[in-house]
Formats: sequence, C-alpha cells, structure tokens
Amino acid sequence: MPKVTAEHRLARREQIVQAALHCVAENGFHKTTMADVIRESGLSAGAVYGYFRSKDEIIAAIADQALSAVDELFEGILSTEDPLSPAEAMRVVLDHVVKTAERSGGDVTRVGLQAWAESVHNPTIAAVAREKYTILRTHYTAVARRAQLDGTLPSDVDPEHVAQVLFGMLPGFILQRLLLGDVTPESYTAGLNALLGSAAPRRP
Amino acid sequence: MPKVTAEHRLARREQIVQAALHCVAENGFHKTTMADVIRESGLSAGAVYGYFRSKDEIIAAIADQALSAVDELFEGILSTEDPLSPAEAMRVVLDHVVKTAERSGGDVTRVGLQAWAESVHNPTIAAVAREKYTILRTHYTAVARRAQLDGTLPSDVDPEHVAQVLFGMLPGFILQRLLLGDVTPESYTAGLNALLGSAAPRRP
Amino acid sequence: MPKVTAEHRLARREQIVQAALHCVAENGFHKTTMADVIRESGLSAGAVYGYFRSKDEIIAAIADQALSAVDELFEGILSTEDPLSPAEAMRVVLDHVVKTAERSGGDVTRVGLQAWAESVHNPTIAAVAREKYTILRTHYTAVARRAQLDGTLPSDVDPEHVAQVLFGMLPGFILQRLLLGDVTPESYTAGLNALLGSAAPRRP
Amino acid sequence: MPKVTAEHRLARREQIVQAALHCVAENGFHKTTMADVIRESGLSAGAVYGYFRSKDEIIAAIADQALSAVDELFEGILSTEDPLSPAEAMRVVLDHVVKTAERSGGDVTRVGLQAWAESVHNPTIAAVAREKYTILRTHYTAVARRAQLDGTLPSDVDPEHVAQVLFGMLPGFILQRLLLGDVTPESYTAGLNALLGSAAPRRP
DNA sequence: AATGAATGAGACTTCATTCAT
DNA sequence: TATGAATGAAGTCTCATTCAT
Repeated sequence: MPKVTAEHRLARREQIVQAALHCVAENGFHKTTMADVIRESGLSAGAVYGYFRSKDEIIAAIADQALSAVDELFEGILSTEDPLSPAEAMRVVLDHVVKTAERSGGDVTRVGLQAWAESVHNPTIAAVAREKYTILRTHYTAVARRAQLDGTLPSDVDPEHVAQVLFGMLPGFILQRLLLGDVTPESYTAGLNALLGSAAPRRP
Repeated sequence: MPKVTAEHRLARREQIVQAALHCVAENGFHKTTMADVIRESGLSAGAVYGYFRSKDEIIAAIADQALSAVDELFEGILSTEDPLSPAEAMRVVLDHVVKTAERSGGDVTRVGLQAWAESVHNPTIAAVAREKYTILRTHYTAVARRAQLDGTLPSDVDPEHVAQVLFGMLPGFILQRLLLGDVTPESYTAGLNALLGSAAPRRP
Repeated sequence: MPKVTAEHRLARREQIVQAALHCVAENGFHKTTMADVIRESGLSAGAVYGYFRSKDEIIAAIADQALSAVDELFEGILSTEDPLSPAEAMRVVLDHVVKTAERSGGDVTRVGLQAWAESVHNPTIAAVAREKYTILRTHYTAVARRAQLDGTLPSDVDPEHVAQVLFGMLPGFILQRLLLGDVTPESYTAGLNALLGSAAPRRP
Repeated sequence: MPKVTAEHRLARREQIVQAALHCVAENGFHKTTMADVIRESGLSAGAVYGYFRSKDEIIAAIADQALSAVDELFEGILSTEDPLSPAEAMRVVLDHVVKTAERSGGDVTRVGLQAWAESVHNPTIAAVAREKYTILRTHYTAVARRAQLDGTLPSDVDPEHVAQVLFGMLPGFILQRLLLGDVTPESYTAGLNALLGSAAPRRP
C-alpha cells in the first residue's frame, strides 16, 4: 500500500500542478483563484489542500516547472560529443522553447513570465529562479568556452559575459513572441547570425 | 481657478502615479492595495479616485510610464547626426536603463517586468506594451539599416530580424539585473562585442 | 438687499428642488446622489449646501412637493358651490393626477411613490405624508357627506369609511399607471361607475 | 450528501430571505446593508454570497415574495365553486393582507411598498411586479365577469376596467394601513358596500 | 482520505459633506 | 457667498483556507 499511495500522491500532485499551470498560463498567478484550480483539477478543495499547504506552494511548484522547462534540454545538448556553436545552441534552444510553449495544457513561457514578475517580491520564487537560471546560464558559459577553444570567439573575453548576452537573448525572444507574436526561431537566428558575422576581419 | 487647476490636476496625478510606482516596484501590481497607494500618496481615498477611476486605470498609467522609460532616450540618440553602431546603441541604452532604474522613487524596470506579466491577460496593458515596444524596436531597425550602409552588417539580412535580436537583449539584461544582480552595462557590452567580433572574416 | 436676497434664496431653493425632483423621478431617492443633484441644478456643491443642510432635507422638500400635488386641486373643487359626486370627484382628480404627472421636469407620481416607501422608515417624511394625506382624505369625507345629504349614499354609514375607499383608489390608480401603464382616467371612471351602479335597488 | 444538500440549500436560502425580509421591512432596501442581512441571518458573508450572487439578487427574491403574498390566496378563492361577489372578494383579501402583514418576521406589505418604489427604476423588480400584478388583477377580472353574469354588475362595462378599480383598492388599503394606521378590513368593506349600494335603482 | 459549505479578513469603491480659497 | 477639491466612513463583494461529516 505504501508504494501505491506514494505513486498516487505524485499523480495527484501532478494533476493539481497541471490544472494550476493551465489556469495561470491563461490568467496569471493572481487572477487564478484556488476555486479555479480546484475546478480545473476535478478535485475537491479539501483534496487539493491535502497535497499543497497553500496557494503559494502551488505557485512555487508551477514556477519551478516553468523555469526548468528550458534547462532540461541542455542536459541533452551538452552531453553530446560535438560542442555546439553559439548560433547552433540558440537555434536548438529556441526551437525547444517554441515546441514546449505550444504543448497543450498551457503555454509554459506565459507562466515563466509570471514567475519572473513574481520573483521580484516573492523570495521563494526568486530563489528558484536564481537557481534555475544560474544553472542555465552556466551552460552558455560552456558554449562560450568551447567557442573560445574553437577560435570563433576572442579568448581575451570573460566567457561569463558572453553567457550573459547569449542567455539574455532568451527572455527577449519569449517576450517578443508573447507580446508582438512576430519572432520565430528562424528570424531570430538569422538576425543573430548577421550580428555574429558583422565584424571586421579578426586582427591576425 | 482654471490655471491653478490644470497644473494642479497634473501634479496630483503625478503624485499618485509616483506613489503607485513606488508601491508596485516594491510589491507588484496585485500585492499593492489601493490603501497602499492612498497612504503613500498622502491623499485620501476620495481624492485618488477623483483622478483615476479605478485601480486598473492607475496600473495602466504606471505601466505606460514604465514601458516608455527606455524609449525617451532613443529620440535623443537617433536625432544625433552620427548614427550609432549596434554596440554603441546597446551601451548607451543599458547605461540609461541602469540610471533610470536607480532613480529614487522605485525601480521602473521592476514595474516594467510586472507590466510584461500583466500584458498576457490584460488587453489594455498589452496594447500599450505592443505600441511602445514596436516603436522601440523600430529604432533598432534603424540602427541595423545604418550598419548595413556602413558595411558593418551584411546587407542581405532583414534588418527587422537584427532588430529583434538587438531589442531582445534588453529584457534579458533587465531580467538578469533584477534576478541575478551580476550584469552591468560593461559586462554586457563586453560580451556583445566579443560576439560581434567573433565571426570568420567576411567573404569578399 | 434683504428682499432681493429673499427672492433669490427662494429661486435658488426652487432650482435645487426641481433638479432633485427630476433626478428622483428618474432614479429614486437612493440612487440619486448629491453629485447628480448638484450637476442637474447647475450650482456648486457648496451652493447647494448653502440652501439645504443635508440630502435628507432636500428629500423632505421634494417629498412634500410630491405629496401635496393632488391636494392643491381640492381647494379648487371644494370651493365650488356645486358639490361633486364621488364619481365626479374621482374623474377630476384622476385627470389632475395625469396632467400633473406628465408635466415636464419629472413625474411627481414617481416621486410620490418613493415618498410612500421612504415614509415607512423616515419619520420626517412619514409626518409629512400623514399630514398631507389626512387633509386630502378629509376632502373625500366631505364628498361622502354631501352624497349622504343627496341621498346617493346610505346615511347609516360612516363617511370616513367611504373616504378611506375613495381616497384609497388613488394609490391604486397611480401604481397601476406606473407599473402596468394601462389605466386611464376614462377606464378607471368607467369601472368605478359600474360598481357604483351595481347594487340592487335600495330597500325601502 | 445530495439529498441533504438540496434541502439544505433551500433552507439556507429561506433563512437568508427571511433575514433580509425582516431587515427590509424595518429599514427599506437601501438602508438595509449586507452586514445587516448577514448578522440577522446568522451566517457569514461568504455563506450568504454562496446562495445569492449579489444584494440585488436578494432584493429581487424578497420583492418576489412580497409581491406574491396576496396572490397565493386567490388560487384558493377562485377554486371554490361559489363565485365571490366583489365585496366578498375584497373582504377576504383584506383579511388575508392583514393576517399576512402581521405574521412575525416582518410586515410583507412594507416590503411590497419598497418593491413598488424600486420597480420604477429597477427593471428586474418591475418585471416581477408586472407579472405578479397582472395575474392578480386577472383574478379580479374573473370576479367582475361573474358579477356580470349574476346581474349585480352592468353587462355593458369592460370587466377589465372594473378589475382595475377593484385591484386598485388594495394599494390604497395597504398604504393607509401603513401610513395612517386607521383602516381595517371592516371599515374598508363598510365603505365599499356603501358605495356599491349607493346608486339609484337601475334604469329598467 | 475526501468533501464542500462555511468562514471572515480585507479588497475596491462610493458619496454625503466640509472648508480653504 | 461661491467654489469644488478633498475627506474618510461605510458599503459590497471575494477568496484562501478550514473542519465537521
């Protein structure tokens, strides 16, 4: 019975998180009421509170999920033998972002956006965001380091700074996609490639 | 009392907007109560509602202000004779962002972040955001076009796509600054310059 | 100056009462705000409060006016040499009610209706209503007495009781006119006449 | 818990309506606050709003109840074999009105009076009032028709017009009872009988 | 464990009235 | 006297959370 119960508990939690994710993607953290989540999850109020102590705990759970969504991918990318160039990495990530966003059950990038806003005054979410994004940016640092080894990136620059810029392109992509709706992985990669190839020839 | 009133009304509205901005920068749109804004503004409830019809109207006003903050600058930049390069534009803008953010009375970038999140489910703010950011991005399109004329950017790329990427670096900067706190205009510009100078020599 | 001022004061009070009457006929006592009255009167808040101490005082003034509207007429009717029969009195009064109600500036019967409702829990208006309606009903007592002298009404009945019924037809007429809109002085008088002529011949 | 719930819900609604009726009979619709109803009902704010969506909905419910109070009776009267004469009908109805008004829990005639006033500017209540009073007046039309068949009422008169007058006596009775306090079913019936028997013998 | 009715603090907003100019 | 901006008490309603069944 313990194992069944443990699985059961996880399944229920997941059910609630999915319901909440759906609601929050639609209406944000604050316009989403517990009544919404309860209705959407198909459970009762008491049941939901049996799995999460509070609304904040549910919010933290979905924020975690939304903020982790991109990171999963990098485990795969980095584990490949062939190191990716900045442009390749960007392309792969953006494709993944779009694919993930379009999954049924609610656009996680919308939820991520809520999490960014929330992290400004919610220490719990801020901590999660810092943790996830530090890890994520570290992947870009690795990308930068490899490019320096390749010689495609000057070696006298701090790879952390390059990572800041590369990682920093993601929020811009996500925001423009949600707000203006006219960016695509293709358009963005094209723009990036133009910039990467924009400089005068490297000094020998 | 006509003359007094016109100025007075504007001053009062500004007073309320400043109070609200301060509160929202601190606590976000939803944790900011009208009671907070009323207290912070030093006015009475009735007075505040004499200038704004609802909390939503106040939120729209500060969202507008926060979303416009960067754009003001560009009027100045673009009016100069000397067109700026992408890197120069980025440097100037980031300096401005930081300076604006550090102004007393509340970090507008925090408010901007709230506005991004809100625009997902608030049509009024979404409209403002779209308007402001379309204009802002257009400035970057101009920067890209000039770089193409200079020959520092390939001429066979859509300058809109370049603008997507350049403009798209701002949210990333703002988000990292608020969340991780370790990006500066210097570090970001260094990373960007490294990327700009990273490609193989242009094909002749 | 005193006389001019006195006239002026009265004119202003009348201006305010008319404005209030108009608003109340439209929206009732409670949905009518002082702001409505102030706007409709064309005066300023301060000015209005210079002529009436409170909203209740204005309400009392228009209630008085509305409750007196029918009574004015009776002075005329009763002062005639020729006493009216119940049916004649009813016809004259109903015509007057309709004519008064249709005067521009707000249907006084609507205001009267508000006054009835208000008098249930507003002692001031209750007192006014009692006073006005006692006088009004007394006129019907006179009508009944004359009919008894005529022999058109049994002499062994208390004329007060007849007056209750005759006077009591007015609220019913007013209410049906406002609510159902299908009663007219003609239809009502026809129905009344049928009832008056309905009985078997008087026992000798 | 289905069965319990269905009954329970109705009982709770009734509990709230009774509380509201009591308050409104005392203070009218507008001086009655939700806090009053909540206190009087013995429930919490949330509970009350679980059964009614708004104060207006509660008002509509008690207006409905008050406006229906007289009508219930007629079902009984009309279903009797023996058709009632106008005078008999009036006597029965007035007795019922007084008995209903004196029931503990708030005088419904006071609430009816509020409903009349409210219907002038509240379409929902106006619709209910029109519906209920149209039905109620139709009963009087039936009374008039029977009297015409009896020969106690001229057959050349529109029974609708007679119904207008007969039905129209009720508001007058109710209003005088509340306002002046000196009418009784006895006095009113006496006055009515005097009028009914007042005419000269019918022309042959 | 599950249910969902009940709780009640607190949010937003209105509006009669005042008072400095 | 006149103005109308300002006041702030009070009203309606929501919603995260609990607990008897």
